[in-house]
Amino acid sequence: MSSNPSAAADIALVDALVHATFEVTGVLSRIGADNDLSLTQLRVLGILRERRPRVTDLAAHLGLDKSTISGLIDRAERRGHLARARSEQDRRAVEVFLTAEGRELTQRMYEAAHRELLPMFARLDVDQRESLERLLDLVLREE
Amino acid sequence: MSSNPSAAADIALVDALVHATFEVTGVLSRIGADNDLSLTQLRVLGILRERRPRVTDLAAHLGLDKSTISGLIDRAERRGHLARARSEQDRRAVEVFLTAEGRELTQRMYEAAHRELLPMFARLDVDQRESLERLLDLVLREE
DNA sequence: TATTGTTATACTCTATAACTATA
DNA sequence: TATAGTTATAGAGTATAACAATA
Repeated sequence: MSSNPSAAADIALVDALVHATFEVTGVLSRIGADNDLSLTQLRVLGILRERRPRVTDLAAHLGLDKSTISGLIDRAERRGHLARARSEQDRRAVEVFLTAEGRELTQRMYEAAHRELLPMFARLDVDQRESLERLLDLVLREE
Repeated sequence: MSSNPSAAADIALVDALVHATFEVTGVLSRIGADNDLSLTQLRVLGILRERRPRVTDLAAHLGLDKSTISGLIDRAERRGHLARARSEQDRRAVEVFLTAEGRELTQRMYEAAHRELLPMFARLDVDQRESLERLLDLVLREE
């Protein structure tokens, strides 16, 4: 029956994290929409900013079916944001990467995201920001 | 040219928050999918858990067009999760609320979300959890 | 006149199933 | 045989424009 005294505090913590999640999602969705992109397309570009994944990697990363990724890539490729290349190591695989144009767009949105999300921390001083980042890193650390 | 010495730290902080956002979104999406619901439908039910909003309120809350809300409500109503009622105060408006069945489903998913998100904090002790919750509350405080 | 909600329309997003090519 | 990716299909999610009812 959960008589753990910190159970109520844990509920509040999860609620706060979920609340923050929806706030951030709203900002990112709007930035995507300003550039005629869905949140999913924005995420694809964000991943490609630092990686050259195969279709299967993208599917795993986003938690979507590979057929869904095919469609997303089709539309982004048609718009000139990214391109496909057959893998040299495995001729079945297809690597996905940003075009120069896609990289510029991605960088612009990345900067917009920072510009628009930073005000969320206006009430935190330097020590509190550092503390928050350290705690989030602990939460996100890969096991 | 941003020679602010804490600019780099702020970038890392925003990155961490965005990363956490996608982690949480992934968990919530999976819980929704387990119940044959999109993330948006899950959010609608989550809002109705504590409110009886009008269609326009839902649209504002979710950042979606009212026509999109109409469709979401249609499908959820057809499945018996929620219902519509004409407002008494304003005969143009429509109030949306959970059915008993929808409330049970929502509660089950709410509990699943806590059960699955809580392990994210496994590396934090009680003081750190309290600290994180306080900082998130500061970030989320409505002005 | 302005606001609330619905409908028609046109895309995008998404998963499932069936397929081709490569390993 | 198993894996990587695509395509066909069907349904959900989404915005825009046009509309009816009410304020």
